[in-house]
Amino acid sequence: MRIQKKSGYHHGDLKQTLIDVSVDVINRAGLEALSLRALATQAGVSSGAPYHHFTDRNDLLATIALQGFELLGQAMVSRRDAAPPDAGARLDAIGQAYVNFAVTHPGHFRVMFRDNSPAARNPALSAASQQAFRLLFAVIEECQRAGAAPAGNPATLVYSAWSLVHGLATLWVDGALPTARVDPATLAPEVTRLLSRMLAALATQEVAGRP
Amino acid sequence: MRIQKKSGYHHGDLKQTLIDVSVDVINRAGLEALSLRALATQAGVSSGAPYHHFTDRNDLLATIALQGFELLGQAMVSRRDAAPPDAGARLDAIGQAYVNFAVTHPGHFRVMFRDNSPAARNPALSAASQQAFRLLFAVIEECQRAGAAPAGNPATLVYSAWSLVHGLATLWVDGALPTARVDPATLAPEVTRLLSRMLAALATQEVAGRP
DNA sequence: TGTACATCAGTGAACGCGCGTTCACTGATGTAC
DNA sequence: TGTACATCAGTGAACGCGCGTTCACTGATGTAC
Repeated sequence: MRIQKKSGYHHGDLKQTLIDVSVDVINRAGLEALSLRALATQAGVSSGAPYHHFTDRNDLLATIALQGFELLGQAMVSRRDAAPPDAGARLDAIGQAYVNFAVTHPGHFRVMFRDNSPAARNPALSAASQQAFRLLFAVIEECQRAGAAPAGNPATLVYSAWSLVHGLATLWVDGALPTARVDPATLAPEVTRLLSRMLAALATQEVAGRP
Repeated sequence: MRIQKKSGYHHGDLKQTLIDVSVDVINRAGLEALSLRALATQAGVSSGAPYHHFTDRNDLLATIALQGFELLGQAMVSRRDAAPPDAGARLDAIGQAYVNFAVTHPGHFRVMFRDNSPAARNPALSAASQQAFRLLFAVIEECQRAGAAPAGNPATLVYSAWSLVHGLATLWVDGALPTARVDPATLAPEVTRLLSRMLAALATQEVAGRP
């Protein structure tokens, strides 16, 4: 078992260190500020060393994105399972996990959702993102079964829910929310709670209106 | 009146041409692909010429963002005013204008919302973005007055609405929507329509539940 | 336990490149008289 | 209408820089016998 072997010629865990430092740089300075050379220097290693672990810069970014989707999925599952056994509360939990993940892992989040017309060709990556998406899909269907969301094709509901949490996360991470007037940490639970309340209200109204 | 004077030593309208070409490059290849040198070449001008119109790269980007917020504001106003005189429909129109703007002006959109912790120091820019934000705020308040949205502090409603359309726009522009399974052009009106219906349903429920 | 050897994971110099920006210059345009 | 001159908006060469990536190399590690 040799997880930490920092001194000496061989680093011991350079791959994960490079990922960690990258994420940290992106957190603080954005994706465009990430250079492999500066990265190697920060990791205390020569400029050629990263190429023993990643074929190129894109490979590093894809690895970060993949790890991000896994972390996101885990966060959503664990918060969902810790929620009261109520469909609306579970949806709420997943939404909060999403926003919370973005804010606590802005580096991962940015890399995961950078313009990915080219990255869509990475099968492992799109599989990981679809898996996270399915968690949201499933809980929306739970809501429908429980009468906490309007019946019918869930697609619009799912994409609306995703858009809501993704938008809030993006605005927050990109610093677009006027933090002087609003506290995002307070806002986020209110927003996700509003969503489940609105879905429930619409479901109730539709059932009541049905002859 | 000399708007077009393309041939000859003086370009005639180089500033706007540089903006247009920039937006086009960003549309197609993303912000990080924009280089002032390549830009100058594409505009048919030497590499130093842009510096007679912009102090540096950031100044160019700030100008694009500013223009973007103006275009967005105009689009929202004109669609809102073309909508039926019904608060829900007007909210719907503003939301659709937002998403539609992002999709038809992805270059502007990306620059407007790139991580702006530093760009927040540009007063003209934040004023322009606040003006667009106020349009959304006003229409949400209209909805509240018309009983088409729950009463109380509008902040959560406004930020939720903004998050919803911003998230949808972002996911679309960044190519994150699985276009094989869903047509964003069909999805967008459904999503904004769902929002106004949900707000109205929640308002109705709350009024009915009040003793 | 010791030795030979393959493999792994570093080094560090070097490459070519495109970038943002500067600067002395010059051609074109507008204006005052 | 013509001339002198200031100003504007280009040119194009040059700068220094940091980047991604390659490559021959070497030290460290693991394994077979």
